[in-house]
Amino acid sequence: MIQSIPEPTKRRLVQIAQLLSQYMHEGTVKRITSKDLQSVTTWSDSLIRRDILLLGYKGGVSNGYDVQELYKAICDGLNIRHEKNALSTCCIVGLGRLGVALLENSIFEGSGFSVVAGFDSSVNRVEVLRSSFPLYPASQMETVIRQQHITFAVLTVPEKEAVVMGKRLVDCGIKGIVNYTSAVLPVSQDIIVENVSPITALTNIAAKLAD
Amino acid sequence: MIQSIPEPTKRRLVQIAQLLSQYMHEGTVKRITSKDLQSVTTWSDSLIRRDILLLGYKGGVSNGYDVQELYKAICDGLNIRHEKNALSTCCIVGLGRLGVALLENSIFEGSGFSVVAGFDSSVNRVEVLRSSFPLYPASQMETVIRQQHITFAVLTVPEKEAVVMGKRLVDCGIKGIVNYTSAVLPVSQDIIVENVSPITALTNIAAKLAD
DNA sequence: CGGTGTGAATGCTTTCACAGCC
DNA sequence: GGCTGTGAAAGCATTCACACCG
Repeated sequence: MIQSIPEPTKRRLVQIAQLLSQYMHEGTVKRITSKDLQSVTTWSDSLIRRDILLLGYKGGVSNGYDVQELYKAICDGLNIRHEKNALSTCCIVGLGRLGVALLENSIFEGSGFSVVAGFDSSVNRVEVLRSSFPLYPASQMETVIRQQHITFAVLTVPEKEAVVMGKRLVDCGIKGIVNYTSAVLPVSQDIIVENVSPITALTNIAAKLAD
Repeated sequence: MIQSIPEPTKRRLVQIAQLLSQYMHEGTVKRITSKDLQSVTTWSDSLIRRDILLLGYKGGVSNGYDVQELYKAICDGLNIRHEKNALSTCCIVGLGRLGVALLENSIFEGSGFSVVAGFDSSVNRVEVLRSSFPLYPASQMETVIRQQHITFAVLTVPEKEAVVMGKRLVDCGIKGIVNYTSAVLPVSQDIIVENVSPITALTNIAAKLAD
């Protein structure tokens, strides 16, 4: 894909890649048509074909796409879900109940991401908790993130700390934040925030329903 | 708003409403201009003004909008964040570590949503856990959701159960699902799914970064 | 002035429709 | 016959630019 791919297309392709990876694990579905994808995703078949077109992939034949090939094409085209040797690194900030729920590294298995650090402002918590990657007190955030070149952060601190922590993360050079708090993080355009708090998500759904 | 508001506008307004509610709690910011909002959200001032225009609200004057009034206008226009007497009901499906992290009802305080039930396939878990609303074994999902007219569900089951549980929820009449699993839920167009698993979120960010 | 409200213009996305291929 | 790949049309969303208002 020489030309830059539009945002909406990217989001759909990410979703489709996830679906294909599901199929690859199950091993049942080997080929898939744009109509099949339509029935699972509700996006129109022509839209899906164009998304794939924008990727630059043209492997489709009259019985659809090869699941594995298409998956690879999407990952390459979007530059996501890298192999083990080039995993994108991320950290978890805030080790309350929510943050702790993400410590299990198996969640990220095969996702292209690898969690390499956790932070909490309570030194005590950091010492008590167990995980497969190191946990640090928040005071060491700057150092660790810089030294390990961590790119992404998952923000699971209490609401009140969210804005301040978000700022600190950006100052450390973090490029993207998955925001589990319902605080709105003020950041510049080059930092990407995905707001995934249950409240934001529910509110978006409610607003969409209210036609 | 007589005419239906476009999706992207809705999502921005939801975000802005969240921000305004933050300001209302802090009590510091009383008035706000479209430029101010631009600097926090990175959306252009003219876009924000148009979003507000589409709402049908015209309270702005030469020193901007009244925070409280604008907040109300957005909530009314989008039909969200209702008062205590008309809270939208939702349930949590899957009481593993992630689900349990959401049991604390204070999270939903003032959000317009109220969690009224939790479900898990393990009868034992349901009996052991404590929460401010009742927990049920998954076998009672259909009955409880129907009887209590629950509209939304937060899905926090293990990956493998996600698709099946999603289907069951839809069959129960659930209208929207906040999907914390990285499984892709196949649903019809009238059911709204927000995919907010850490992997989906991180992947979306990574794809966006890769220009 | 420093702001909003808004028509008109621009720029994106999506759908349509159909040629070409297996 | 069923499906992809793709121009061209249609439909949306965003920005521009400026009148108007406190």
